[in-house]
Amino acid sequence: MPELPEVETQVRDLQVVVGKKILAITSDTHKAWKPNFAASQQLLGKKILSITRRAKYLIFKLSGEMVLVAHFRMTGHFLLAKSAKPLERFIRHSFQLSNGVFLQFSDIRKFATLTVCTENAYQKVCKLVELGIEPLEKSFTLAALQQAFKNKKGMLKALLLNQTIVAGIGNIYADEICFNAKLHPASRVENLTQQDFKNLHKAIQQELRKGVKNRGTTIGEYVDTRGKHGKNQLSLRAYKQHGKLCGVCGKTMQKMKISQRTTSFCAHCQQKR
DNA sequence: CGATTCCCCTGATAGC
DNA sequence: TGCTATCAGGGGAATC
Repeated sequence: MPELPEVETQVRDLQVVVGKKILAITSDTHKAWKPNFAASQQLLGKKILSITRRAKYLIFKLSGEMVLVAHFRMTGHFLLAKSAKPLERFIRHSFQLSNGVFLQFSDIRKFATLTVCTENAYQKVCKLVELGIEPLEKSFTLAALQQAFKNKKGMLKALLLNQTIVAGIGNIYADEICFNAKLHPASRVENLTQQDFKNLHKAIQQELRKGVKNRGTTIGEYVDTRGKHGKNQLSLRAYKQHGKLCGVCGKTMQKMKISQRTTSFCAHCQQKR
């Protein structure tokens, strides 16, 4: 599923369409459009001024003070096509651009959203203002992480998935981060030591940077804008590894549910706090 | 107000 | 083989 590294990979690839105009939009899944499909028509004739990312949100700034905010949820991704012909089976939306490129949006489970907004309202409407720290920004220091976790209680993994604390981490990278930091995902955050926070801070940066470098994790359907798989799934050490042997100690990996999410970990290497 | 549960949706997989 | 049941999961809404 697209998390920070996957969305970042898409954003980087999509820079080739900055400066192009949106000439037409087709969609067979009107429900994805917020506030409604009719709003999509406001984007016609608009020029793409920039494409950026905040957490797992992809933000198109357009001329006329318009903004399109895309969220991939589970299975969404953009594809750059040279014609209107769908590159994949589950293309739900297609944007015809002024350079002849068709920006296609694939989304098997129809969970993704496309929000049409104005420049001065999008941060509030899409709840970007409620998001936590960007973990790959310079502002993500050890002190900033500790400040964000201050007065928080609960299981470590549940907090890592909470977008209002640290933004952009999903189920895959949360498991990888806990494994990297040698922390049990069910550890109570109020029990973490200074050394634990150091390890956690380092693990968050290492795992997300590795994900970006590998152009994302392909489990199921995620691909980049050219339809190519990421490489990060080839070096996962925890996510979906339950039942397999731990790469560090050789013991069998366990699984449990945390925050409604399947969580894999090594009970030997990852001690509970 | 915070924490938990439900829900959206459909392909893959397991079980019979 | 083919059917049904279960699972996966981000985040918003409803509920506790």
